Amino acid sequence: MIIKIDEYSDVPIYMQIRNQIVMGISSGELKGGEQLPTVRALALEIGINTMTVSKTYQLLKQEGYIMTDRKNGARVRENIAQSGVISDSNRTELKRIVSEARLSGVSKEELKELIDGFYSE
Amino acid sequence: MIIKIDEYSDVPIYMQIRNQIVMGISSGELKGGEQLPTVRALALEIGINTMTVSKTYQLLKQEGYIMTDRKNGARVRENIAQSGVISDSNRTELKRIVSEARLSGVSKEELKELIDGFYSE
Amino acid sequence: MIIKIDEYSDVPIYMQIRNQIVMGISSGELKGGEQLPTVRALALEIGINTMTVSKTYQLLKQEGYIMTDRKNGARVRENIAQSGVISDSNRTELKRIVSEARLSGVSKEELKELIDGFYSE
Amino acid sequence: MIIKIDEYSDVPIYMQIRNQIVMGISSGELKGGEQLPTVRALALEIGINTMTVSKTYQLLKQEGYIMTDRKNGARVRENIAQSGVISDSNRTELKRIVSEARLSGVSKEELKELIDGFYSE
DNA sequence: GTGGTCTAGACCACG
DNA sequence: GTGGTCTAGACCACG
Repeated sequence: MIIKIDEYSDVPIYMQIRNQIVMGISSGELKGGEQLPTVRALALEIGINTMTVSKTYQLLKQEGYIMTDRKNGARVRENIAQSGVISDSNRTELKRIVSEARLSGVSKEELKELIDGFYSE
Repeated sequence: MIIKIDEYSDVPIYMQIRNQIVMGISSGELKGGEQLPTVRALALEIGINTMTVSKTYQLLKQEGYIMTDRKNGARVRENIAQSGVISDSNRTELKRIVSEARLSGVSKEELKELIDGFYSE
Repeated sequence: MIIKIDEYSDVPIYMQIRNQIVMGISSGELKGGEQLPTVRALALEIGINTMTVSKTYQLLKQEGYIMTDRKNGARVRENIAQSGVISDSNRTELKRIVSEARLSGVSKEELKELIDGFYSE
Repeated sequence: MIIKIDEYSDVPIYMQIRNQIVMGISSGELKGGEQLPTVRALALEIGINTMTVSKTYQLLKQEGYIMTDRKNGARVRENIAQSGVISDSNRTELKRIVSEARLSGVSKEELKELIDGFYSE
């Protein structure tokens, strides 16, 4: 899986990596149990500091998406806990996006098609 | 329209205000041409620095949502330009939200119902 | 409130600080709304790096014990969420401690007196 | 006695095994003089490295919980030395747990009942 | 070899 | 002035 950093983005690097890994897990590109690159390898690949990647892995671990151990490095968790609900912050954020899309003249149907597209990725 | 600040949020205050105003315009709570409170009035009401509100208004103006003049203060624009498309950053953000929702066990249908709900507000 | 670091402890510095602040909140030495030292001030006082203190504050924030904002620095939260139950890891840890105490010949009553003592601090 | 490793835990594997054996001795599940599995057998059973089990046994021996000899392997000690007091680190750790439990809204009585439960296991 | 911690120093956005 | 992020480099325990 290829991680791409937008250096001009306001989103911190560790969060950009986090988001891309979460999307990779969601799409199935990263399977349960699959090995992630080591902290050092990913840092080298992206051209950033190991601390930054380490921060990403700790966040993903705390969120329950991955597990880390010193022998095997980081791996995608087999059974990710499912709350069954969208988080409050994501709900608020979704509402903001919908509002902006509506003001831009994007129809409800177009948004739903977008979501269908994301689900079939 | 009542602006509520979440002091525990990581979203900067000026952005929280901006988002709520945009959502207010989208929902129709704020009509085209409608007067917004003055910078000072809003700052006083929320209990924050005038600089912060000022930053919000400048952003909204630059985004084309409001217009300001010295005589009338800030007003919601009558004809907000419609690009017809969702912005790149919102698209990426939407994809992230959908990914996280899916991993949480939220179905496509539930997400779409959420969107319907936001559209009818 | 005075933070003391045991440099020979296996407990990481950021966690030692975290633990002492949590104990300070629990005992009432740190009141809700009370200002914590700035990251820089605390780092200087203890003689450690600002990053380490920053890590502590971010952890405490994520756990819901404190809140941070750029204007006011870090403050103890007024309403700390109460789950009403002891966490799984604390439960396991408590069981381990009880087991070791029992093997050391410490009676049930002595342990309970210890707890009474901690509660009245 | 069955040893269960939590691969998601931050507690090192050798320490998880150590803790479970200590708890087994405390509860009486492991009697004085009882034979422990060989390093190899336990490593195989749990599916970990023999080095890790070996580290556990060395720690337990050093702590005075078990004794090892070449002929009989590892056995639970008949007379475990009783200091009569809780160790400093366990005292500190107990205080931390009590603090967190209190902040979570757990009453003194509930904690004591937990301890009673651990003592009667 | 792996992730985890820490330092010394820097720059940034927010307010 | 504040916390948040990031770098370059180091050392450590675990396995």
